[in-house]
Amino acid sequence: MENLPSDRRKAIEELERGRDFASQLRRLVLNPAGDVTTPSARDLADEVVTSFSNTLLLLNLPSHDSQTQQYSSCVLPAKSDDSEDSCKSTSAVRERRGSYKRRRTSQSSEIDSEAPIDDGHAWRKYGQKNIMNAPYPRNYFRCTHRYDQGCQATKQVQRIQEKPVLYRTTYYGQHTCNRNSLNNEILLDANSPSHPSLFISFDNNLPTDQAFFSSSPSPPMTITQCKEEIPSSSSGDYVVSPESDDKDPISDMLCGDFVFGPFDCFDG
DNA sequence: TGTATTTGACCCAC
DNA sequence: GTGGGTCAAATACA
Repeated sequence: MENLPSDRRKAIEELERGRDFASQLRRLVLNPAGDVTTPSARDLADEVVTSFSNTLLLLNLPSHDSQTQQYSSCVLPAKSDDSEDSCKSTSAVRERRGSYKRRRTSQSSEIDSEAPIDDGHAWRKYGQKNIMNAPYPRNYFRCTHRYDQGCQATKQVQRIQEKPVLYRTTYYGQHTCNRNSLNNEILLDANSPSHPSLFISFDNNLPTDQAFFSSSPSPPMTITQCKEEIPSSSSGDYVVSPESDDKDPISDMLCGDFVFGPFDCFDG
């Protein structure tokens, strides 16, 4: 590391700092009733974001997080769909097509970005709906491992704005699937055809020198406030655009989970 | 041929 | 009754 350019060395130091805060945050999540002297999750999250911002600045990447990227996540007690599942499982209703309970409150996280997010998880699209007063259809994705591993994570992706192009990704549920090699990684990956990925690993087992990421810019992202209650209708939230683009790039985006979300970030 | 996507139908919360 | 979330048959693709 001694031979590294000073900016890169500082960037690595910044990443180390961020990793430490992320580790603290992880411990806090796993053991909320732990040491009372531990900083709050909010403080730790702020530190992690700050670390990312500083790192990006050091690397001359466009700094988008301090202004256009907000972060929050919530790990609310998920509305127990289990009870619903158990109800379904004991009812013939479960066998009927389209039988479900509408989601009202749940663990969720919204991310706005200029490109569909590639987050490292494998998703399968299972539906698309035109939403009232929304100019673009909403796309529904579930984890590929829903059936083989019972992973209940889902996400919805909707283009919400034309200029600048903006996509809103809403995650529901926790990943319970095993992603193997990706388990200990935090991906800040905003893969898209126009935006190569930015990848940062926080694997504690990785030597610091192996921490890496591409120098390509990632699209600005806004990780918005997670809601305790997801409104059943978000109509009116959308900017109506006269232009309708039939070719939906969301269809090209199949992977991803953004590990800022409350899912699967810290071996849950 | 196996897997992923599309899309209309179904069901239920509101 | 309506709108949103999910299912599953049909279709596309590698």
